[in-house]
Amino acid sequence: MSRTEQNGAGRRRPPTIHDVAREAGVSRGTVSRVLNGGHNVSPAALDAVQSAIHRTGYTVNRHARSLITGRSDSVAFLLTEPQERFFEDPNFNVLLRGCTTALAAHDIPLLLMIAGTEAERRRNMRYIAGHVDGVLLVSSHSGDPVAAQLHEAGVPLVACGKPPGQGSKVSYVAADDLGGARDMVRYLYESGRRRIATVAGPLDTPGGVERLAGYRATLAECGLPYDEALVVPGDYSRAGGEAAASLLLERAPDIDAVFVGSDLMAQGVLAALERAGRRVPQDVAVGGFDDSPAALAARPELTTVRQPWDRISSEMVRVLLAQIGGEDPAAVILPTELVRRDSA
Amino acid sequence: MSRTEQNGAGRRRPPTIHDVAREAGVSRGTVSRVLNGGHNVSPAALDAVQSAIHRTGYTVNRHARSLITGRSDSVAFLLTEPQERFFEDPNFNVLLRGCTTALAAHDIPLLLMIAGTEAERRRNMRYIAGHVDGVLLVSSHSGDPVAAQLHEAGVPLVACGKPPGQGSKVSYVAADDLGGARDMVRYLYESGRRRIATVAGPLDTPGGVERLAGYRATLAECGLPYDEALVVPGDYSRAGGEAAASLLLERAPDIDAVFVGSDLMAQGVLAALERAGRRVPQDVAVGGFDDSPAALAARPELTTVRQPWDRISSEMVRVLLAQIGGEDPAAVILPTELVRRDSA
DNA sequence: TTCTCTACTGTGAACGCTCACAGCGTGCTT
DNA sequence: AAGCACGCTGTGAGCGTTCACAGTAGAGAA
Repeated sequence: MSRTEQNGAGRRRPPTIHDVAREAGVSRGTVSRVLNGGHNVSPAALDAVQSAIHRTGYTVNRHARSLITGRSDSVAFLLTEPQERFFEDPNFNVLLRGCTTALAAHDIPLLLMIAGTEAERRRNMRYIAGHVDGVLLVSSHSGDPVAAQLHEAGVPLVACGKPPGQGSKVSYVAADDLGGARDMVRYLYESGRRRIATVAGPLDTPGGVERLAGYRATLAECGLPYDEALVVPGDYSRAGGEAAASLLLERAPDIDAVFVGSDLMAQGVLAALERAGRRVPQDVAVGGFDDSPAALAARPELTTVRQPWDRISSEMVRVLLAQIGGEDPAAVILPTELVRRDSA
Repeated sequence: MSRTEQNGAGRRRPPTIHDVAREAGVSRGTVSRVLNGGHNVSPAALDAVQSAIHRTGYTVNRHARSLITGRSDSVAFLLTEPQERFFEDPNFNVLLRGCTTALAAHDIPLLLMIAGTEAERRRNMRYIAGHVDGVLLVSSHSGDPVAAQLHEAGVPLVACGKPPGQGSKVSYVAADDLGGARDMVRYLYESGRRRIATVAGPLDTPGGVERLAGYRATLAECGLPYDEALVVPGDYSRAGGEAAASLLLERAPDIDAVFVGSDLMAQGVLAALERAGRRVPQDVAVGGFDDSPAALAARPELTTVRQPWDRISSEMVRVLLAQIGGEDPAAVILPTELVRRDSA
């Protein structure tokens, strides 16, 4: 059966650029030019090609294109969380969705990759090199070699949150953790709290470190002493927050406020306070961080610091595409916002 | 500069099958055979090729392969939720992660696609046809034409939850909603509850319908009357659950149990009960559905019906790959499990 | 008028791979 | 001894696209 006859029965072979060219009465080259911006194409030809594309229902074969251009026109969203903590975190959804839709606007599909185990990490790295134009990296822990490796391999890359120890060589987009923490602690101070404790994020994550730094700096600004007994690091999980708060209550029963490094941990803190018979916010004020859905689910609803996740995701995509287009790496820091609810 | 010299400066051109062939002292064909299962290859050649692959760091160029095979060796995870409700739902994370890792085990990347708007839907459909081997479809609402369209287009497809009105033509994997609802309602009955209300899921979703059916059937089995005043449909959101419970309390203040169609709605129900001064579970028992993280976040922790999300995702992938491999569509229904906590 | 420049168009080659085929030698059957 | 089958191997063709190049026509300048 010849090729042109092969359209009566069975699944029709999808139309190629040749079919469009024939239909429009022009050559492959002209069709290709139309497909790639339409420069140096006469209005008549442009018109003919566009209507031919419409009539045939032609879609470019990306594999063929990628084979010759070397680009894949796709981007990986790489998640490297050993404990897959991020998946417990509702923020993740927002970020992932934001990146997906921002990329979709450019007709770029998002490949989701999860590197939980070492084997997965290797598999993903092998795939990324050569099959993807760039990487949106979500990985909080320092000691994670993946950012360095990707940068080394020359893969365009933008991280969510400042990757530790990468100098200024890799792009990242982050919320203003330090400023957000400062706003919250100052707010607690101005509400009259004087024994302000903190449950920090993991200290091997930039968010954990920066928010703690903001806490400490604001204490100093307010003339409050920095008391190590009031500082407990958590692990961004609900259970971690609960444990941290218990420890805190034991070490310093007189605290009247807790600044918690994430809303999820704050949920745990609330649970521990409730168990200890402390009323929130009357006895102890609790301030969270993230403004994730968890903040609304908490009882009482959490006063917290909003991270602009929608902007973070769109900026990540913007910076990545710019970098793929040849621009230099960039760092973007976005402002946070204090959200007042019932817990402080 | 000739091709073979082009390795001193700049980014090295990735090795091709030719390079491997030369390195191993065999032909392209033999390397290709090794790459595709190693049939009809002598042990010596197999060995030489494998070590050459290792030495050169060769990775197959999937674009070139796809161009000729017509397969893409990738799968789309398509989310069609107008309100993007699913993204609020923690179950989503588990499902998405499960699918990603199950596919990764087969070296198949997952493309995440979100069809919120009509334009996005069209874009995704255009991409899917021809660029993806199959689709994992997450779409709860009936009236959603996407399942029918994909099936029509001959794209291998497996839905999460039974797609309404598709006959037995499209594959799906679902939890045993009816059985799960039955277990919960029977449990409430056996704990002595006699005025058992329900906040159902949306009645244009299979889950909503089936769970309501299970509720109704069990009432009959237990000899309890079916009272329409005790049935309020919700929308799977926390706020919807809260509103539904308020309505319920108004219509029937004497209820002593509520079976809620999702954990997220159950959170809302708990909030409404608390506001109304009802103690849970003393005055009113609350049973959820899903066993999502929301169940643990609720106060009191929710007694609920566990959906086996990890198995759902792995079954979805299994069925999809089988179908891509030529097998017929299949329906898989997985058992649920009653999880007793504090709310009932 | 002639020349040059520009806008537009068509053509061959290549991207890296798989598939079908043909060519071998070896071991078995007849 | 001839025939045949089978395991293994190399080779040419082609997948659908872009890119570089060459070629054409028409407009404007000399």
